[in-house]
Amino acid sequence: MKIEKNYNAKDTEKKIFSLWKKTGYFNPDNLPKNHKENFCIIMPPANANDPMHIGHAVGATLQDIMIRYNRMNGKKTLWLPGSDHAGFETQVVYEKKLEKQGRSRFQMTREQFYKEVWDYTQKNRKTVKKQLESMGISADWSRDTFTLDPHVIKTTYQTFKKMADEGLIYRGSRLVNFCTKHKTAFSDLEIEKLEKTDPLYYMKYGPITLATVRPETQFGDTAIAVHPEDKRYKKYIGKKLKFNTILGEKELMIIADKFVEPEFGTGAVKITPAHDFNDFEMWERHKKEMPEPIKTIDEDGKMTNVAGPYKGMKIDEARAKIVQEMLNKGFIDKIDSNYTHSVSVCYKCKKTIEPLIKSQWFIKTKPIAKPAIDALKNGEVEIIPKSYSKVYFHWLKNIRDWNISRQNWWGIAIPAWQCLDCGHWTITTGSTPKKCEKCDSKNIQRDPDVFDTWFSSGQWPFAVFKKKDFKTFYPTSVMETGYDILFFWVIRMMMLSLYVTKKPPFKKIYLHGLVRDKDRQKMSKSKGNVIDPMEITEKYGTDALRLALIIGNMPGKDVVISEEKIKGYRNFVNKIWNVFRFILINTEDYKPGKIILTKEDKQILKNFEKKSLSITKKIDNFKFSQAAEEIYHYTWHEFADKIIEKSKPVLEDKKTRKSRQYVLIEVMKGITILLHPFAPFVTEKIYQNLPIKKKSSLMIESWPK
RNA sequence: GAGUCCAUAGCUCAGGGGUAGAGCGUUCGGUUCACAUCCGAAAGGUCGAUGGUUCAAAUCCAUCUGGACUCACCA
Repeated sequence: MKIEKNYNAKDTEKKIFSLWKKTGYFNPDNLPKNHKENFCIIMPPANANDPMHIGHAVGATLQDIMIRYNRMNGKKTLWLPGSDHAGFETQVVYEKKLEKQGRSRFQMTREQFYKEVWDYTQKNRKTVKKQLESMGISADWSRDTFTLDPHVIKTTYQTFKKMADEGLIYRGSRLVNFCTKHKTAFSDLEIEKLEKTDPLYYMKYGPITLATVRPETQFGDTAIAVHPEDKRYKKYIGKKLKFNTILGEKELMIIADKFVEPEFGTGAVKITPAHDFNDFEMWERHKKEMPEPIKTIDEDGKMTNVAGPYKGMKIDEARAKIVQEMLNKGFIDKIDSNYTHSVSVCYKCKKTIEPLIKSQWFIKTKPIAKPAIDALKNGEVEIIPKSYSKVYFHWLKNIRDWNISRQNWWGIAIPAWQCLDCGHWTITTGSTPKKCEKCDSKNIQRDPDVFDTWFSSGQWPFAVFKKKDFKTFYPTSVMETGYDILFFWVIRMMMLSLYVTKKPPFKKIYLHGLVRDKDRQKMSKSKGNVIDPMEITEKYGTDALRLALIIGNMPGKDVVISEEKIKGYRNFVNKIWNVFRFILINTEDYKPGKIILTKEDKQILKNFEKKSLSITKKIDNFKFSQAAEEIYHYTWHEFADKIIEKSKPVLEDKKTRKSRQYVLIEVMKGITILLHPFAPFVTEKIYQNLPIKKKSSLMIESWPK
């Protein structure tokens, strides 16, 4: 074989990957019979709305390391890939595309839109699959699953029905976070808080003055609240107060609630249950004393007809006009223009979230949160790094009910039909009911909403499996994902999996960090600092990229990647290549057979054994960065710099030549094994060309014990 | 407002009760050698501050400072 001076990653990788594919070992069913104990990782399904980015590459590499390591340890190893329809996310991406073409989903039928997005996601899935393969990942694509595959949807429906039957899901007209641009409600997780400075208006409601940033919601006021002990207002509590407003005379009940802070503003608050979360809760506490909430703002972010002359105006416009009118009429006492507070905004478009009362499906989360707390507490599940356990507990202990209705088109349609005669909701596991299950009326209508994507992806660890695999591989071994979706996804998987299967979906949760550039900036297209993994593999090779992504990457911490770093590991890969080349050139006459090892050679092997034990221990403890670093250091600065340098005269001597040849080959082989999970391509290539007894692939070579 | 994490060499980070570590970078010297995607050598840190525990603290504890992040119902 002719070996080039410099390692050619591009050519090698193609050939090696097709060799792997030919072995079929990505599929656990094809592994040799001695692979018994199961090991399974479910790949977090990549959003099917965009090609792969560097973040995917980090996760994929970490998972591939665990997969390859466990496969080499004789486990029946499954890495199950998938892709996510990513409901709202994808809808937003696709709507942007439509916008560029001068189109809009509102000019299309729902079916048309769905079909177009479907085709778009299927195309993306293929691209991402190809890209992941070029990262050298050893996932079993024969089990590739889409979050909209029939068996996944079926499971989602079964869970929804089960939860509804067991009283864990309710239909409620409650205040929800609503984005007037995207025209959908969100859960508490999908909103962001932004610090804003807004004028704080001191409005005169007859004898009481109160402070508000939203004077335009005054038409929806249904009470005024004060602290029960506030001397200034005690005399009004429980009484109705009549006063003038810009729309004429109005009457409000003065209620007492400890929520009101006497020190803030004037110590009196206007209560607008239809447009403020606190006020809504206040109404829930004081239902007897207060009328029904009054809707002042609609789904388009415009004033409703209770706003009289302001009806149809956008909020900002109405506010300005209302303030002007109040000033004219002397209803404003003063304006504090330096008031800063945090405002909820849509995490996508950053527009202010309007709290609106909407009829939606909610999950009672407290009962399903408890088992998730217990599972971590009693050690059934472990989070790496441990520090995230605290965050996990804190979030679950303060969890609120989860709104799972989304007013989107792209997603899993909710299997609920409302009777137009009696109002009853009939829930099925997917099939369309013929009539209302309560009053037998045929006059029923399907809920137009879809599920929050996280409701179905929260079921992914069990929904993804077909029956036989579920039995074999559930619960899975490790969930490896970014810390940024701990609440969105990981905790939901814990809750829903425990609820449905009674078992935690995985034993370990490994959280990796975000990828940042050399100035510690988040990578984003708009900043122009993204590193495209595909460009990098093309230029420096996949192994170099993988090493750069892993070394210096600690669980739960962000990882800094730069082209220089990748270049450094490209050099390392080339170094190994040349170590191999040296050995090959110097073992052309080598014939296996009886060998008497020199004392020195025995020592080299012994030292290497120690090294490999230490590296194994690090991998077992999920210290991938340190493990890789240790192999790097041994290979370069011990094996190449010292052992090989000293071998030159040893190889010259007939008496010691064969012993040293044997040792060099053995250690080289050992290095390819230890390094294979991290840099699979170059190690396989070397393994295939070493003068040793070998298996069909390094993938199933046994890990040193 | 609450919580979590972090602070060690120019940079990115390991380590962790008992002579301060790696990679990259820098400086100097080296190509007939497997590799210039290389080799050899060197410089560079009172381990954020203060106090405490200890025979001994960069390491454990407390407080502080600075930074990152997360959660949160002050109109």
